Amino acid sequence: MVTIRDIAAQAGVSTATVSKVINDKQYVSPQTREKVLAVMERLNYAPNASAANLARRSSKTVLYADRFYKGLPYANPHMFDIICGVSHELSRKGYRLSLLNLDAAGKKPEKIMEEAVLSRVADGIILNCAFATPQTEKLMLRLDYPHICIGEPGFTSIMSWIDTNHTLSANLAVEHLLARGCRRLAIIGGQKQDKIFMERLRGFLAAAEKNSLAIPEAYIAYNRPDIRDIFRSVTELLGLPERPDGIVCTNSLIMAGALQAVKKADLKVPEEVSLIAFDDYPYSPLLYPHPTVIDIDLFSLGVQAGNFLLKRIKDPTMLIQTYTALPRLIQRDTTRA
Amino acid sequence: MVTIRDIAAQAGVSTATVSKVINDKQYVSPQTREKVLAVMERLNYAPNASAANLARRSSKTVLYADRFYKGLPYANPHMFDIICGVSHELSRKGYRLSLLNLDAAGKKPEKIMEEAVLSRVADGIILNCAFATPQTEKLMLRLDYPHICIGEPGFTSIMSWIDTNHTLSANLAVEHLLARGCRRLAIIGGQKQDKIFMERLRGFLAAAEKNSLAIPEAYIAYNRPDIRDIFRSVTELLGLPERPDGIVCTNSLIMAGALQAVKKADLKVPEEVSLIAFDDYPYSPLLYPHPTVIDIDLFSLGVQAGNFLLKRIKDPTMLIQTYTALPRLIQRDTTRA
DNA sequence: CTGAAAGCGCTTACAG
DNA sequence: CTGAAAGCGCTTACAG
Repeated sequence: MVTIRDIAAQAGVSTATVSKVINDKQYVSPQTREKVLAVMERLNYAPNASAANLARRSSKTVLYADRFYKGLPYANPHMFDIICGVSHELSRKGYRLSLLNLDAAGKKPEKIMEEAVLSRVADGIILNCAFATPQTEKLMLRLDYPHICIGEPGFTSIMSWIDTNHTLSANLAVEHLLARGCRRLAIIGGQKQDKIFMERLRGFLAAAEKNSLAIPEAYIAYNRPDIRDIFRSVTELLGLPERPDGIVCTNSLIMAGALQAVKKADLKVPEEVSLIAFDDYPYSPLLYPHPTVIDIDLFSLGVQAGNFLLKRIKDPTMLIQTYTALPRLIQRDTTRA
Repeated sequence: MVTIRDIAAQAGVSTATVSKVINDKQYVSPQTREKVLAVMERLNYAPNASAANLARRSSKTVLYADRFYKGLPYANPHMFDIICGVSHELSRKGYRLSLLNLDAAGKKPEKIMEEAVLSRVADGIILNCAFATPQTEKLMLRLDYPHICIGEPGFTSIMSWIDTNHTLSANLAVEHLLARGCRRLAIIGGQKQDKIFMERLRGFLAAAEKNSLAIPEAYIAYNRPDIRDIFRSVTELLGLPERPDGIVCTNSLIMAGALQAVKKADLKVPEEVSLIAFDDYPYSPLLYPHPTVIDIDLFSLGVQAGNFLLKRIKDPTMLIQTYTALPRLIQRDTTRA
C-alpha cells in the first residue's frame, strides 16, 4: 500500500506538505502542489481514511440508526427515501452515511447507540424518533453530540428533530376541497392508535372549525387497513341522507377503497364527490381517476436532516430544535381543477 | 474523552492488557479481566474506532455501492430489502454497512469506488452489478479486494456475484401451471429492453419446450408499464379463438391489469384461466382473487451476500464466483390449489 | 511557503 | 499471564 511518506519521498517534499495538498489547507506553492498531485496520481494514491480520522478526530461519517428488518422497505419505502436524501446531501459534502442497525440480538438499541457514539465511529447521528428515549437524550446532551431525530420524540425533550407536519397537511387538504366548492367534508382514516392519522384528523377538524364547518360524527370513519373494510365504510357514508361531497382519504389504500365505493354508488368524481389522499404511494398509479394528493417530499426531508447535522457538526454552538418539511398539493383528477 | 490509558491506569494494568480484554484475545487472568471490565463500565468507556481501525488495519465496515436517488425506494424497494439483509448479517458479526453513493456530481462511479477502496474506509464492497466494469474488475483483482456484485455483471468477468435466477423462476411458474392442468400457456411481459423480463421469457420458453408445449406467437405479449395497455393486451389475448388457460404475468402491475381483463371477459379464475405472477409487490394486497406468486426472498439474498463477503474478508484464499437465490412458490387463489 | 516532530488511541509481536 | 515499546498513517501547531 502506498502511503503519504511514499508520496513525500517521490515528490521531494515533507509529509506535512503532502497533507496540505490533500486537504487543500494552508499555502502551498502552485509548483509544489502540481508536483505532489502528479506523484499522487502516478502512484494511485488515496490517503488512508482510518489514519486521517484518528489524526483529525473526525470520521467524516454520519450514522443512521434504526431497525432494518426484512420487508421493511415494502412496508415503509418512505423511510428509505429519507435515507437517500441524507446520503445525497452527505456525499455532496464529503461525508458518508453508515447504517447503525439497532436490531442486534440481545443488545438494547440504547446500548448500541451509546457504544457507537462513544467509539466515535461517526461525527453525528440521525435516529428514528422511536428510539429517542430520555436515556439517549442524556447521552447526546452530556457529550454534546450532533444528532437529529427523524420524527418528533414521544416525550418532552430538547433533542433536535425534524418531522412532517401532518396537521398542516390535513389543513391543506381541507382548504383545497373548500376552494373547489365542497361543503360536506368527511374523513376516512385508519385506527385510533395510528398517530399520524390522529394528527391528520386533528388538522382536519381544526380547519373545519376555522371555516365554521360542522362535521357530523358519521363523517369520521376509522378502519383497519383492509380494502374491503374501507369499501364498506365508504359505501355506508355515501348512503347517508346527507352524503358528503368531499372525502379526505388518509392514505392511498383508503383512496383505492373509496374509489371502488364511489364507483359502485354510481357517483361522478369529482362532480358529485371529490376525493383527496395524502399518500401517493403505492397504489396511486393503479387508480382511476388519478387521485389528487397532498405529497410530502421525504427525500428533501432527508436532505434537510443531513444538512442540519453537517452544520451542527461544523458549528457546535448551533442550537435549533425543529425543522418541518412542507407538504405540497398534487392536483389530479379526483378534485375539480 | 476517556482512552485506553485511563482504563489501564485505573485498573493498574498496561494498555496491552486492556486491549486484550477488549478484543477477547490471548490469555488474561479472570481476576484481571474482571477488574478491567469493571473500570471500563464505570468510566463508560468505548474504544476509539478510528484508532483501532488504524492499528489493526481493518475498519470493520463494508460498503454498499449504488446510486441512491430520489424516489428509488418506491421504484425499487427490493434493493433496500437486500440492503436490510446485508445490514442484518453484518451487524450480527460486528461489522457495519456504509453507503457509498455513486451519484456524486462530476465524479465517475468508477473513480468514487476506486478512492473508497484505496482509502481503506472498508474491508470489502458490495456493488450493484450495473457499476461493475472491466476497470472496476481490474481494481478489485489487483488489490485482491473482497467484493461481491449484486446481479451478474454485464460482461465476461471473474468478479464474484450473486443473483436471483429469473430463468429458473419462470420454469417454476410454468411447471406449476402445468401441474394444475393448464395446457395453453401465455406470458405477459414488459418491453424487450427489460433484461429481467427477457430472462423470464427465456425460462418460460425453455420449460414449454421441455414439456413439448407449443407457444403461439400471439401468446407472448410485450407491454409498456401501463395498466391500460396491459388490460388491452390481455383482453385481446382472451379474445383469441383458442384462448390461453394459464397466464404468466411478469410482475404485479401486469397481474392487476390481467385480472381486470379476465373479469371484463367474464371468465372464472382459476377454473377457466389461471394466473401467476412473480412479484408480490406492491399491488398484490389490492387484488382479488389473491394472486399466486413466485417469490424471491431478497432479504436473504442480502444476508447471503454479506455472509459471503465476511468469509472472503476472513479468508482471502476463498474464491467463489456465484451464489444464486432460490425462488419460492406462494400458492394463493389465482391458480388451483 | 515548507518541514521536523509530536501526537491521535489503539494493536501486536516479543520478551519476560 | 503481563507489559514495554514500536508502529499503524495521517494532521497540526509551531518554528523557520
